[in-house]
Amino acid sequence: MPETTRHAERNAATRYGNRPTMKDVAARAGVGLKTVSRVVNGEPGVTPETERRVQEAIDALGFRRNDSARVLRKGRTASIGLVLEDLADPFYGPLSRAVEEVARANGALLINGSSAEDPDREQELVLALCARRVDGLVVIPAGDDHRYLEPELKAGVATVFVDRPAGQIDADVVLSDNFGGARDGVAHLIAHGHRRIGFIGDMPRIHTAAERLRGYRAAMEDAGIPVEDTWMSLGVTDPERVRRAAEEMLSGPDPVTAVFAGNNRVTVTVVRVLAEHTRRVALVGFDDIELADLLQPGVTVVAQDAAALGRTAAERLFRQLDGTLVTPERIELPTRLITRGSGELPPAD
Amino acid sequence: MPETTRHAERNAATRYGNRPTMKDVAARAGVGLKTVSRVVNGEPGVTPETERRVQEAIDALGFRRNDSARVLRKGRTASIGLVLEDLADPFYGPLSRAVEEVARANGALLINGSSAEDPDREQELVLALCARRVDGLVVIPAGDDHRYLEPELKAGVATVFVDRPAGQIDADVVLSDNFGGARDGVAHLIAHGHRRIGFIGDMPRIHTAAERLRGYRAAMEDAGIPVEDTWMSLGVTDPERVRRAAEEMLSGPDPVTAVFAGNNRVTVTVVRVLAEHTRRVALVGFDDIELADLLQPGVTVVAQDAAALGRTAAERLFRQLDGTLVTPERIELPTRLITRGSGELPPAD
DNA sequence: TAGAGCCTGGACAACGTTGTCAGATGCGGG
DNA sequence: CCCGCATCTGACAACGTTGTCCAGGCTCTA
Repeated sequence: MPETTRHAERNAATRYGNRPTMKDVAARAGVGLKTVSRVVNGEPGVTPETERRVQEAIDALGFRRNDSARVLRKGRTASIGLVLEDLADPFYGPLSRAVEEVARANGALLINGSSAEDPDREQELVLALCARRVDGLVVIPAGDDHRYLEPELKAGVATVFVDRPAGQIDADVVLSDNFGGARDGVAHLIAHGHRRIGFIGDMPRIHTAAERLRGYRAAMEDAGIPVEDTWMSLGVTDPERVRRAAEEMLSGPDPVTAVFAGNNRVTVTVVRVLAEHTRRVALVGFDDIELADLLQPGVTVVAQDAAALGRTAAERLFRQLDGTLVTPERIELPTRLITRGSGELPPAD
Repeated sequence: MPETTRHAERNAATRYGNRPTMKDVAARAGVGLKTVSRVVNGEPGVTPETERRVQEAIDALGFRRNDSARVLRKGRTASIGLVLEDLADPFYGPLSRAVEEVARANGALLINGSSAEDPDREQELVLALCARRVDGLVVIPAGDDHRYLEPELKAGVATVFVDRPAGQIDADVVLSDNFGGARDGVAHLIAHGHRRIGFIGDMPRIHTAAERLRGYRAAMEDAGIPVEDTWMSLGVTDPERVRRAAEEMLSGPDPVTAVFAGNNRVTVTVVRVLAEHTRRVALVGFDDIELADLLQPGVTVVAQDAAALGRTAAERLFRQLDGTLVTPERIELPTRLITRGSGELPPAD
């Protein structure tokens, strides 16, 4: 076997397709390894002439610093992880973007993953991110037990939960006032004369869903209205189930006169169902939706500020990394009732 | 200075907050370094008893493999980069998600970045991703000169462009039939009796915008309708400009009777403007928008399949990494005209 | 002109992992 | 009882970078 195909060399060759390293640059420029490092990182202590020679070699070879090695040496990856439910959900788009902007401002990249609302997948993703040694994590939890994160937290991985609190561990969390928002939304319907009000929401194991349900119940109780079981429907919020739930509430001898929709997906489906009915049913939805103002009637919603959630969480994350922040806190952002017509319809019976 | 605070040790201590390494695990389990590696990676050649001891040490210490070191050694990061325009744009949500799913199926993580339609920022992002040694890149280009990628391509970074082709280099690209879609959409308006048709689109330096404009012109020419300059408006698609453009086309002595909206953002704004007008103006938009069917009238659109774009691109990427694919290709996905009413309105004059 | 001090450049180790290879151990057969 | 073989284990180098430290050359002053 000729010398040029010894194992090490063959490995290196198949590796990054023969990417040049600082060593190669140093050899070509006729300088030491560290000098190249200095030029690459803009460190002082290199004469212009030397720098020119090094830069020339870099350009000629198409050298690009290998950040994996750098990370290994420095201990910081300058990247943060974002685990959310579904990147395709319009609610998470602005949230992700906000997190990304803050990351960018702090010189970090964003690694993204969708848990698809599956706790196992969430854990798998989070741990994969920890193995990459992301500096921090922004997590929209799917599960309700995050003890698996304890070793990571202890090891110094900054972590902020968003939209829903962590389970079984003490961690920063940024969320909307789901309870208050839902309560206000339902109270709005009550104020417009409704008593039989339906609630269609997500599975109650999801914190936001439970809180919104609690808000609904509180508003009803405040008004002295006993809630009937048939008015509430909790479960996955795919169109089929929501449609069935809505149809059910709207039919029967004592149909609801108004519906509170527990999230954006529910709202959209309910709007569709209502459009097929002649009877006018009032509607308030949680989460704003695009074009809500252009529908007939406009859709009244309890809006949360997704971008603010993301921004706040990411900023807290970097303050944790600074060392500025130590004690985990729970931050609740207010919601805003936007009236557009659908919530102001009077009871139709 | 006491021995325990020598530089190396202090560094290690401040590093990942004292994360245990394989060495620590090996020491605790009383085995060799490589044996730990074998257990962690499920390699054969370890007796059950030894494995148990090692596993115990791992759990006790909360050890998690450092993938940075692994990457450095193995040369593959098992991650791909996705550079797009704006994560918050509803068009890119499903696209990202599709890319992520394919990445996941191939055991890779997704690093995400928004270029904000700024070529410099695109380049900065792409090069940062290359420095991380992502295995591949899915890029929705903002710029039109991608020669800066040449060394990376040569070094074996798999690359697929989406939605718009790369500039000045030969690379895989997956895009929609923007020309054909726009032509069909405009032809649809012509078929319903319109002649004075406005076009509001993005800056023509953006490939999709240029193609759609070309489609518009082609449809008009096919119908023998000379296009007037005042019917076309190209530029940034923020609401203010689009609103002004629409108002202009709809006023004056010879207003347009129909509008072709060049992308989802334009469509939304135009819908708003039209809602304020009493005269009924026909509308066809490029890109589907949520709730388009529930507006009065429903919005007729030329829909592209964002998820399919993402999926196709990501699959090609991994086939490049397999070595299955070599020659760059241009793949064009068809668009679909969805008629809902707004495009079928007759001319109002 | 010699000595002090500064500036530039380079040798070397270390980061945590994995691939290679050789050594140790145990077992069975001659 | 010893040898050979298979199996399991561990020492060591290498991946590409950065931090430390020292050597050598230069300038400036006395």
